[in-house]
Amino acid sequence: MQESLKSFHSYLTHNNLKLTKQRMLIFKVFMSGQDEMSPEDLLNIVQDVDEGISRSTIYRTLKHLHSAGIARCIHRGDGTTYYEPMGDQSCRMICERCGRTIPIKNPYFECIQKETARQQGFTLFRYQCVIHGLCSACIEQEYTAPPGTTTHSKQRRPA
Amino acid sequence: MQESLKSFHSYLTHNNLKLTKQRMLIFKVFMSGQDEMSPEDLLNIVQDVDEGISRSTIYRTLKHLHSAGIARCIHRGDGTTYYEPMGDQSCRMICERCGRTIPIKNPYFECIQKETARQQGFTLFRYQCVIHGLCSACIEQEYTAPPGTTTHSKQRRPA
DNA sequence: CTCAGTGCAAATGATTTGCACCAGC
DNA sequence: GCTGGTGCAAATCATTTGCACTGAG
Repeated sequence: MQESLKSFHSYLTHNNLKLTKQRMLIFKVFMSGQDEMSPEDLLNIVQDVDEGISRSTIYRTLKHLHSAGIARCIHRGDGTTYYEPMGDQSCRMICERCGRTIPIKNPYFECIQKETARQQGFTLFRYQCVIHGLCSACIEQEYTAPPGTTTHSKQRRPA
Repeated sequence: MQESLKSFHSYLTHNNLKLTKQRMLIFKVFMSGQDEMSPEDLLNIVQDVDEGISRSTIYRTLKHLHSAGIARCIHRGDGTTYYEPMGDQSCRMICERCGRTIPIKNPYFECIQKETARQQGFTLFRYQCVIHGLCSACIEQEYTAPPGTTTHSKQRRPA
């Protein structure tokens, strides 16, 4: 958190941006979140503290957090976007149908990613690896019903 | 193509769906495309053949192609969605900033993915692996200018 | 004191949907 | 002929933007 705050501050300074109380609050709330969250989620929590903060400011600030390398951003298949603090698990599997997320722990995976990136001349300053597939529950249903027809599909954030 | 057509037909049959001339045309155009394409791209090509086909039908059909396991779908960071036929390279790196795409060829990579998926109880019927990062060109600019300020950023489909 | 930041409301752009007519099986 | 398919226009939903005012450096 201290480290990230430093990055944020440095980013702002280098880009002629100001550290407003809104940005500070959003930063703090974002960093203390355990899970990935949508701009809307973040807005709700932030507004519990300061009623006046607008959705636009959330969006604008999230972009800065992302540019500063503090936030990772996750585009779900259903058009929603989630953000989470950088640092922890950066690889995951996502079921294309139900949205279930499973973090990947295989240590070889990371090494190979980095090495592959290097080989391709792709400097991996920060990264995120996502394997899109179908989870077992969804596979069972794949040829049983068209998408959107089942209770299992379309759920966004399974518990 | 023959194989895919069979899958498509089987999918339709199993789901009580009909093989209309619109679906057939969209299927053919989609399968003969070399590159990934957006619904809009597809619409344009399809309309060169049949003026009357609507955007809605393109979207509806693409969903079916995806459900049938024929189309892979790629969500870009800028909110656009692209589709491409399944089969060829399934791993790639994408620059989060400029959208540049680099296919990954490392053979170990695929093996590890499959194995990891298996270990996590994630049956990988079909998959797609994406590493999001920053390409070297964008890294140079990362602390030089905020996002959206440079000519390099925001480009969607670099040549 | 100046330039960037903010809230608000309106704009945008991708995707979806309701509906009345049309066409596979 | 019944059921699902289609085009169209209107609706949605996430995200962005123009603008006049406010506040950080």
